[in-house]
Amino acid sequence: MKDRGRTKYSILGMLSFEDLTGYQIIKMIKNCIGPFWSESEGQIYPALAQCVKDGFVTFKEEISNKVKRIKKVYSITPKGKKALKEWLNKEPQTTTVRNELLLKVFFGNNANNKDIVHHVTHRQKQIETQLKLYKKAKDDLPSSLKNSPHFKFWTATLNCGIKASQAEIAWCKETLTILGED
Amino acid sequence: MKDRGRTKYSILGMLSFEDLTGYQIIKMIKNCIGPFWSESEGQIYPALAQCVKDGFVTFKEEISNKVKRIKKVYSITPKGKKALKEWLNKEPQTTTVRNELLLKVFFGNNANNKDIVHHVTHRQKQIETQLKLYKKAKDDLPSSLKNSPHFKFWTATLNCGIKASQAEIAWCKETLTILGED
DNA sequence: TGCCACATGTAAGATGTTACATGATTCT
DNA sequence: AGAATCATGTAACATCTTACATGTGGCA
Repeated sequence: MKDRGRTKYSILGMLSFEDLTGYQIIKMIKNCIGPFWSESEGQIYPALAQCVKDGFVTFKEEISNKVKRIKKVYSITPKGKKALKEWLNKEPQTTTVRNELLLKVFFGNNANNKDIVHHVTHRQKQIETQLKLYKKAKDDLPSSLKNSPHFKFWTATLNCGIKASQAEIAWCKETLTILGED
Repeated sequence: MKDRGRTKYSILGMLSFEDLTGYQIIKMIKNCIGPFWSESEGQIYPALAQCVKDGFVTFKEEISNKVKRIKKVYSITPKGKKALKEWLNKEPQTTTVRNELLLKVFFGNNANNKDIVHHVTHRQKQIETQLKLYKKAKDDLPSSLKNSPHFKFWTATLNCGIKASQAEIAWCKETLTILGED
């Protein structure tokens, strides 16, 4: 019995919002939770098949109106909802972190100082862009979803992105000062 | 030709500081860069063997004075230093992030609210402990390493941990307020 | 014409985790 | 007596990444 780890829970979670095709699930994972969660595309279809076997989801075949082709629209079952809830209620596992920028800074004495400075500068720009996206997303939320039971949870995740981004931008600036003192 | 990804660079980085046994490398990765980088124990010895094959490291066998047993003390070669430097100078890859706590918050409407509150509370305590460790580590640095060329880089990584922790603690507090409004 | 979005899937190979095997010494 | 630290390694399995295969319809 393959477990497919947490991939299946990200799928079940997305299906808890609405019925979706595999393709849409991939897009939602990228667009909605991309900054804090990712799945490989190659994992989604096998994981969906496994979820069907386990009785967590069902699907019906529909004809795509965009492309003349049969598509599978998946729905979460009560059993799937139960599995999702049980998982949500369990203590989250702290996932292994791999921050390549910090690793390179840590070993920075072996590199050209200007390259490390470049990495940090680049990262700062990236996160400034990301921060704008978070803020925009937060501004866009209220109008459409103020009454949704998901509202406070989605706001909370966006707040996390905003606070983390602001902290990292401040770190970049501080670090550029430290590394500039040569 | 197996690549062993970035595992070999974390090894080469550690060996750039001093000669080490495989066991010591595992410990250093855990103790010195644990919060932002991790390697599986089972990967280190095969990766070291690969590094020897690639000519990035050499080793000499010594008798352990702690335990009567032969141990392999690895050293980085000039070729290994060159490989490390080239890697450090390349743009860091943004690694896939998997923050299970945020995923659970995002899907929080499917869970018991009190469980999500518990997860956030637990996380806050964890990070408060972590923050103390960062601060202590930073206080301990100057006395021994003020003149080391690594000093500013190690300070920078610690600063990152401190700022990120403070931001996450603030987020936890804010989120507990949001989730408490029922 | 060429690219993008839609849509599902497979295969190969790289990478990662976990547990196990071995065994001495030191500390409680 | 039992646990922790030192020390090296292997095997089995799980998981992840990447590329590929296939094809329609809309847009520039």
